[in-house]
Amino acid sequence: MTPRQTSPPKKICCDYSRGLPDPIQKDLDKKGGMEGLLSRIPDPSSLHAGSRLYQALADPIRLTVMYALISQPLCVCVIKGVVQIADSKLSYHLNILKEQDFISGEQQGNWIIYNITDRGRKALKCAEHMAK
Amino acid sequence: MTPRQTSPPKKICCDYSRGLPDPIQKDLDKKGGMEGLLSRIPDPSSLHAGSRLYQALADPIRLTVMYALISQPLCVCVIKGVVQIADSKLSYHLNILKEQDFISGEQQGNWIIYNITDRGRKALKCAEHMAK
DNA sequence: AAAGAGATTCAATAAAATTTGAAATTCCTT
DNA sequence: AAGGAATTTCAAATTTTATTGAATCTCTTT
Repeated sequence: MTPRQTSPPKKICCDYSRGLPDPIQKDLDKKGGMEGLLSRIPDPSSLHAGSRLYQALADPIRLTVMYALISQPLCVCVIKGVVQIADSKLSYHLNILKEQDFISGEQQGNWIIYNITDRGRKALKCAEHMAK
Repeated sequence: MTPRQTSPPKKICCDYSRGLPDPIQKDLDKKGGMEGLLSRIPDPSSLHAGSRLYQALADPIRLTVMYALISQPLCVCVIKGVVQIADSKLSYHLNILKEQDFISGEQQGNWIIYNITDRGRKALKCAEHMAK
């Protein structure tokens, strides 16, 4: 990934000739200036990955599936009974959760049994914690 | 209307005449059947609210802003220096974070100083925890 | 009260995610 | 090997979100 550049003292933000609000400027200086600030922000690829994780959770249908699976492993047909949507639509959502490793699916005879993963469990815990 | 047939077994999901996979069915029965399963899932409005929370976090720019603000309160002009995008675009993203109470903004003279909220802090903690 | 800095709002456009319905796939049963 | 059940895949249509640039707003300074 491309490292953040800091070499040229290019005018990164607003007009410094007048300065920033005093407390902001002081705080910034104390913590290594703009450079220090940037160094404490995760790199773009982590942030991108993180946003994908959240994106996968950002849908009521998908959260419903997760909450159903936290009770017990379920075949698609029962999940469908819970969310009441078309097969292909459900499949689409299951796949998004699977891609981010929130659930896993295993074929067993005629059925595919879905299970919540450790990461899935953590995600729901976070949800409760954050919502408060 | 089609006339009602004898005792419609309310076919909630797949063909119950053949049954579900045995372990699934047993587990389901033990935990109060479909009814029990549904009762353990949060109501639609909570799930919708939850998905909005996640949606707000599902963007690298917005995560960048959150990580910048966890260092210290910042005016828009410094945040802009960090994310390097147009004013109006930044404003759009700040507003989404504010709507979900991940950040708060307060006018101080010519500037608006943004701050991360408790919920914002929690959200970033969750991110780290989940990512592992 | 005019001018200028710092930010937001708005409407149009572009991009990404979701929904739909039909077709395909896999595994089981006869 | 034919038929059927459970589930996924695919491409097109729809909806939602994000981006852009111009206009607007607020506060400060002169």
